[in-house]
Amino acid sequence: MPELPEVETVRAGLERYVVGAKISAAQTFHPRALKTTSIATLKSVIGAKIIAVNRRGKFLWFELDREFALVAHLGMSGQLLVQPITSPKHLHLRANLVLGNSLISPKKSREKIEIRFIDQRTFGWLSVEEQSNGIPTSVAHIAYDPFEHEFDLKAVISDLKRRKSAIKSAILNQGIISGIGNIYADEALWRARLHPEIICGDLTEDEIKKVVLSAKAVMKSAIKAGGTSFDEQYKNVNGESGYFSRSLSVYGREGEPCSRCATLVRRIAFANRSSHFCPRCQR
DNA sequence: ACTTACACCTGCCAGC
DNA sequence: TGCTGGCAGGTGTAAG
Repeated sequence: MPELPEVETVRAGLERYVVGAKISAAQTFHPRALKTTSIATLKSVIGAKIIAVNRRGKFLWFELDREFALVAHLGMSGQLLVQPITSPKHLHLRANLVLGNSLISPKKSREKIEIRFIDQRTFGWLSVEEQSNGIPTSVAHIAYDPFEHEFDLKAVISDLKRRKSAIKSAILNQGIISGIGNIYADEALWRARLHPEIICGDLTEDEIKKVVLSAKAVMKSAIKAGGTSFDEQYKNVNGESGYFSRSLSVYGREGEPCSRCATLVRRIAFANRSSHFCPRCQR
């Protein structure tokens, strides 16, 4: 479910409430809550202080006063909520991290709070990992996202230009550019007026540049709106929905008129997922 | 070295 | 009412 804007919304919420806090207890409630490649159990973070909450693309990690980091990926349906330990537990609660000394709580109560990892489909995970130059093991192969200082627009354009895959598949490839998922890929291609199935090598560098900058622009607007929520799946750390779905131009709008030319938006099955586009604007 | 197909899950909704 | 198939925001992997 969550793409870069949703993950960033969660990251910013966590940063606000949990940086500086010490983890006093940790528990998993589902066998897949901890990634199999985790170097230690979740209990190993007990006693650690949270120094920062970092993100690259759709990957989040807690920087701790330890050699290792605690990585979190939300998969298709994961949530991280910050709640008082006494508040009702969600059906799909997979793990928690109880905080010993948090200064602020979302409810402004003096109650102890905890970070809850909730995940209906169980594609998300937590993992205790070693780091190299501050980057955890499972994030090492993920490309810079467009909001990082190190993001090299020219390098990404020339990489894409050499590819033989469809442009949509390429921008979904987290090893080339990270953070873009199915929603923002469709939105970026609509903004750039490009059909999702065009082969990268057949595009001009200017066209490729336009897709990449459109992806960054649409994700920036979505962050401002608190992300895209269609249902109960995406929530920020306070359990609130984002409202960017009303600003989407094509995603989830099959059969509705294109806002530029009024042609009806089409949905096609492509690369094992749905693609939404305007058949007139995007040839 | 790339690219693609598929597996990994649970739940909801439309249609019969 | 209850079944079935299709669909859902992602990623790692195996095989071509």
